[in-house]
Amino acid sequence: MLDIKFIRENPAIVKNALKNRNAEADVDGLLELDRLRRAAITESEGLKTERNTASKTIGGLMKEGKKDEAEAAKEEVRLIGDRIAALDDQVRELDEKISHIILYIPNLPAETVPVGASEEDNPVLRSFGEKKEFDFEVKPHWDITEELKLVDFERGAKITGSGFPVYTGQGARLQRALISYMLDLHTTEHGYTEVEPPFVCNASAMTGTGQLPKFSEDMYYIDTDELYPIPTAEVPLTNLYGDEIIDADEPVKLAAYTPCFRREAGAAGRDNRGLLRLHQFDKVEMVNFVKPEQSAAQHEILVGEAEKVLQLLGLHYRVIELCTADLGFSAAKCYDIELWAPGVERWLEVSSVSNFGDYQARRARIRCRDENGKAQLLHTLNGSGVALPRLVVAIIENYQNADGTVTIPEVLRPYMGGLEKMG
RNA sequence: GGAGAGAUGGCAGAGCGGUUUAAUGCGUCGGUCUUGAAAACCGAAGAGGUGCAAGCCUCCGGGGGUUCGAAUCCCUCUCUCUCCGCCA
Repeated sequence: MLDIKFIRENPAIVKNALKNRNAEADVDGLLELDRLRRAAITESEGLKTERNTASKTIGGLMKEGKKDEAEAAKEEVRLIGDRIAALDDQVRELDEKISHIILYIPNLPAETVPVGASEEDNPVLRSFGEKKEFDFEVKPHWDITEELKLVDFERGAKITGSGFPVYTGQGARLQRALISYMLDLHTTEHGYTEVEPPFVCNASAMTGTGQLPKFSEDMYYIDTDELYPIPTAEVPLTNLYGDEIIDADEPVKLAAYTPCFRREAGAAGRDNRGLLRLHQFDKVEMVNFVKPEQSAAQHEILVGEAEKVLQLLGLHYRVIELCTADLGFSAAKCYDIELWAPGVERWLEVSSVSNFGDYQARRARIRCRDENGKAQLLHTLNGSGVALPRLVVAIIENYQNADGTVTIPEVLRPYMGGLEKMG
């Protein structure tokens, strides 16, 4: 969330940022509640000072045996106590109202983020490789996965529902190979610590990273135990250090493989053929905790680490920057990496690399020490490194052969038992 | 799931209704001494809120209650440990 002090001092900046994001929030109402809250606190604290002094006096009178005087004083202090209780109730109510507004206000876009009206305005920053030429008719991945029995969509729908594919045979092996390949790359080449977190989180963690309260409809929920299956490893990894002051003199870098669960409410029928949009998918995620002054530079490093995964696989991709209108709720700045898939003839988003500034750190209370040893909010970043299904789509479609087989990229072969082709 | 015991500052560990502004030890940082270091001695040091500031308020796992006053008493939740049960 945003710093209430910042909002108080820069309401115009906040309102303009909301406008650029096509978002709305009652900033003036928030500031009025903030004013009332501080007035109530000031009054309550003054009374508490009185009460503390009076209580000490009563203690003294009791010791000296002046019972009558003590009783008279007690009566007086009781009245002060009643007023304090009323004021503190007021503060609590105001806190709730303030939270209700401020938790729904998205992060401010960084100054470098291009202002835009829709995803049409996302600039392409760079690309790697080029579109492969084929001397035969390329097939979309759903034909290939069926012919080679790599994915069984029908049976997944039978046992769970649509959007829950079953990977089989070499298809299942490929999932495992990709996970191992990516985690090995990040841990050995990029300095990451591998983590295997829980795949469900509580409401507090979900609020810390910004999924709650606004996006509860996008998540699955286990009512009996009040737990949410994670939509991304960002949630458990980032919240790992919630309520802590950690040493971030060097960036703390965590990488994890987890399945991800998304209801994709409102997305029915969109982009959902084959492996393009699923309710459950696998992903390797990278999360960084850095000192504030390092986050902009670390963001560039992080996107490079995600790109490395694709470069070694020999896949054609491009990096775009999200404009203000397309930026995620908690992000201050975000790059998307898109892979070219010749079968479906589309660019597929496989990684979203975001700098959250101190937005998540403030919600989750994650801090580090500044140069003077004082506690300060740190910055969080994360990036997919990368999401599997669309990566699988790109691999299968780009490496398909005229005879119906799929060549396995060389870096994956050690993870596939030396296999060179699927099919 | 059942029974019991716990949760206090970076760590260990006192305190169990009013000089606790949370003792003491270890660790950390600064200083004295020293060629340098160690030892010894002296000193400093938490987080959040509020206020222009001085300062004040809050925080002893979370929440609620009793009281003039709660780390301390009561209720409740969470977590940890021990034993039992069940079980990949």
